Amino acid sequence: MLRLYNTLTRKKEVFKPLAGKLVRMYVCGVTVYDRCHLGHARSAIVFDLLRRYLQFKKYRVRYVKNFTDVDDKIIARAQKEQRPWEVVAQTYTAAYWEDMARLGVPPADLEPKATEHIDGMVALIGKLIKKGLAYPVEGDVYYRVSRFKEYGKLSHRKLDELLAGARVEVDARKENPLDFALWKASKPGEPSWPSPWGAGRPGWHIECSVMSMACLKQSTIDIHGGGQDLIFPHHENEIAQSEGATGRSFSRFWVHNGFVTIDQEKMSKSLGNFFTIQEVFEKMPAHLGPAARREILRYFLLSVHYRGPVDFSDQHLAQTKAALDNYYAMLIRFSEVVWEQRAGRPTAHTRRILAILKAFPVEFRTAMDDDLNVPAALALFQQLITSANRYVSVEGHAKILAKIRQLFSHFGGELLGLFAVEPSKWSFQPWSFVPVVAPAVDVDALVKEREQARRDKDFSRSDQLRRQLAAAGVIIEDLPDGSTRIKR
RNA sequence: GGCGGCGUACCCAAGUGGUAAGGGAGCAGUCUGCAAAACUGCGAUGCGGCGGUUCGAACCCGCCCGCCGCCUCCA
Repeated sequence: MLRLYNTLTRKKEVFKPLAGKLVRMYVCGVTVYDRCHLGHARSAIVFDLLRRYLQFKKYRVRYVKNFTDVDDKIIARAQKEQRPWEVVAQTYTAAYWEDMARLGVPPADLEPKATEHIDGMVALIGKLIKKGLAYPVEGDVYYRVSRFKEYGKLSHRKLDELLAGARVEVDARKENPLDFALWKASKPGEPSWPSPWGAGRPGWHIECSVMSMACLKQSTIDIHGGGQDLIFPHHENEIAQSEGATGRSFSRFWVHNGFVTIDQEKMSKSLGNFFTIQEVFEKMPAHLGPAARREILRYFLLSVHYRGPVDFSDQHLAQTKAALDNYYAMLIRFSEVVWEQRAGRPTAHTRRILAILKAFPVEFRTAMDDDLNVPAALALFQQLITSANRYVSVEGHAKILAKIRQLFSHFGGELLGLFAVEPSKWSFQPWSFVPVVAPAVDVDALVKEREQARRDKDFSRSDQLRRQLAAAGVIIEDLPDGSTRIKR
């Protein structure tokens, strides 16, 4: 039974979709005016994980993630770059997909764009006006916040509390400073669509109300997600718009992920303390390939519970890599096991590992069912690595090794998107290792020569060869039987 | 000013009433020509501080200290 924290009730609640096994889920995507940063990466990974876990629980998930492709920031960017706003939107939409591919986040089932749903927005705004929940002023339309008695229920604030600290610009045309724009009259050169209130463009919040109901074909959806910074005003306003218009509950669960921070401060454009996904991939050490970089970043972002802040730093990425080294080192040991299957009663070692393997899925589910406790799940994988290493140092039933691999690929791979690097592509070099551009050495020949030197007890030659290999980025470990393990 | 969150070992991080998961770093041991790996053991009598409730608290309550977030665009 999955329990999810619901921002609306501030409690973990048992998740059950409205309609049988079908889950309707909508997540606020990005405004395409710039490259995505790590905060967007985290959100994308977290909700993709929620989707995967729901599917794992045999739910049929209808996952919608939108693009905001008309917005003040896009217009500003277009003006700055002297390009049409559509081109700016297209450029960063493409960049978004590129970043998601880097992260290993597949597309949602539907990825609607705001500009594809203008008609629906105009219709919804008309409905709100008719109900007295919105009013037009000089080509703009504002939501009449005071008329929606539940305004503030998501962010758990009352209207007067919001007003007290309001830093909103005073606009004499608005009845209440907290009234927000549903429709904005467009100035010349700005994106514009016809409407009963004149040519204009939609406000930010209306698109999500319209697209979630349209794409999910239901006025009440199961899960609505996004970053914590969207709780107010964005999601609060979505509720006001949707519930005001339909009279029905808009979303049953509100799920919000925590921030990525730098020196404990929220990563944000305004502070300028952000790293784009692209930058992070590029600044990782040169000896790591793209798949390893993806895995390190994913593991790092998943190593903290999704609602808490994750503090980004190089040191933390290095620690993450060290944790992943354990997994790939285990695989190397697996590949060295030569063990003849023996008949007879299972030994104590076999029974022990079998018990651990049997318990694993149960423990994994228990962790994930508790509001997606990924850090606890990752601890299980680490424990499994230790158990496997212990087992493999004594025995090595092929079936058991296969079962262990299968647990990693099923739970860690398909669900968490980890443990997916081609083992030979994993670099065991320390984070700070700088690949030498030295002439390529014949590794096999040097290793063979070293093995011979060791047999001849010529240890100074042996150590010299080890240094030579190390300089070429080859780590060698001597095994009990005299052979050599090569790691790169 | 209002509202909310957080503070767990050197670093990262689970745990939210029953006596401190896991990873990194470190130290010691087994093994080893050496080294590494792997395994084993050590490591917070303690969970920001002070009180309180309780048979029992990191987990509940109160006060204090520190950090952060939201109240404006933001994943």
